[in-house]
Amino acid sequence: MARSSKTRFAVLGMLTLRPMSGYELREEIAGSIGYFWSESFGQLYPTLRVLEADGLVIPERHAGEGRGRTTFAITRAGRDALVDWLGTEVESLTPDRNELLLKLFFARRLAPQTLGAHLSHHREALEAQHEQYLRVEAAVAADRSPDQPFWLATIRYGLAMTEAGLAWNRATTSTLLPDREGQHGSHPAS
Amino acid sequence: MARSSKTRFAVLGMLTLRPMSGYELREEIAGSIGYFWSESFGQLYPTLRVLEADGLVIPERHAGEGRGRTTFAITRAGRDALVDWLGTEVESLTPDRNELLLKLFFARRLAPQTLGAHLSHHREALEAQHEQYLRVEAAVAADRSPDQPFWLATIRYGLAMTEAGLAWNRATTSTLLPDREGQHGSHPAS
DNA sequence: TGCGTAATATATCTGGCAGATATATAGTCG
DNA sequence: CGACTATATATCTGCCAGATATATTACGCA
Repeated sequence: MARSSKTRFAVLGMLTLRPMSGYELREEIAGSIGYFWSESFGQLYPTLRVLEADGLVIPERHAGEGRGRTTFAITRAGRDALVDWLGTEVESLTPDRNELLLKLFFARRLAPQTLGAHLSHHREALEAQHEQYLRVEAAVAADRSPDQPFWLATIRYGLAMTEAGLAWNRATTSTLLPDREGQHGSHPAS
Repeated sequence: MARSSKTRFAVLGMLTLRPMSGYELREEIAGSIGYFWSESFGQLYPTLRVLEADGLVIPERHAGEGRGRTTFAITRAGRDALVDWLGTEVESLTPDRNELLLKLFFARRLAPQTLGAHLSHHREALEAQHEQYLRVEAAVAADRSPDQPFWLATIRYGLAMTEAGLAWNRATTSTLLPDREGQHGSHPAS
């Protein structure tokens, strides 16, 4: 058995919030758990069909209102399957592939300004992410719900990782690049 | 065009160190860049054939010594292709899927001791990783080579991330779990 | 001497998954 | 009323991990 699909459970989890169409699922996932989980249409639609066949979701056809669409509601069996999976041990702390580190590992062959561009690009991406996470944190903190402490914990993971990444980026930049002008990206640091 | 294969460049990069067989490549990758990159046989052997067809590596057949094996050496064109790729912008800071966070996001439905087990498991895995990274850092720091500063930078990324993960784990555990005995894993903390 | 086991070595198959692409309709703004 | 954007569903390609299959060599141990 290869690694089993987790798309099923991401979908079931999102459908505990409310019934959604495939398109809405994609939007909601990107807008809530998007910073640590992603799903593509190529996975969502086939998965919805399988979940339907397994009786874990039921389709609800909406014809009258506007254009036709089909939302899916989670069933009792679907909730049970979700809770079962939530209790199973987290698989594989498989180290994720990191292209920046792969390039850095062989960077002796690289011109210093190119290395500087890679690091600047990384820093800018992390800074943008960090600002976004701060906004999400404020939004979650404002809205009191039974899920709130858990949602805060996940967003704080994102904050912790981006902050650590930025600190590493600063240390690495000053270690690997000789001090000089013009090593920064589009907007200068501090 | 979908995302392009980076296996090619991981292989070319490793072959700049010395000629290797498919099996050796797998071992060397796991033992050096394994904490941020992985390759499977299912990728390596087809990739080696493609690289050979493209003239980026040349096979060298070893018949006499022990059992037969084929090592691959990087060519001049292979080195050029590697350097070209090293200079291209790093693709996609795509947020990696994190199963622990997905479970945590829906953890309101989870018994506290199960949540505690997930967090303990995570902490133990990170602690083991951190110790291993410290050993790698010491080994790299001891051996002076032109690659050393770059290899140190990558291993320090691993250290920074595991340390941040451990700090988050501690904060999250004390926030989400009511204080009581028996919430720890096999060996107690401090 | 022989047996089991681990390491070396090569190869293939299944299934998960991202990203691209195709297609169509509904609402909005000018 | 035309352009553009959002909603909505679906499929295809290709990358990739993990599992599995199959030999051969080396080594420890009895």
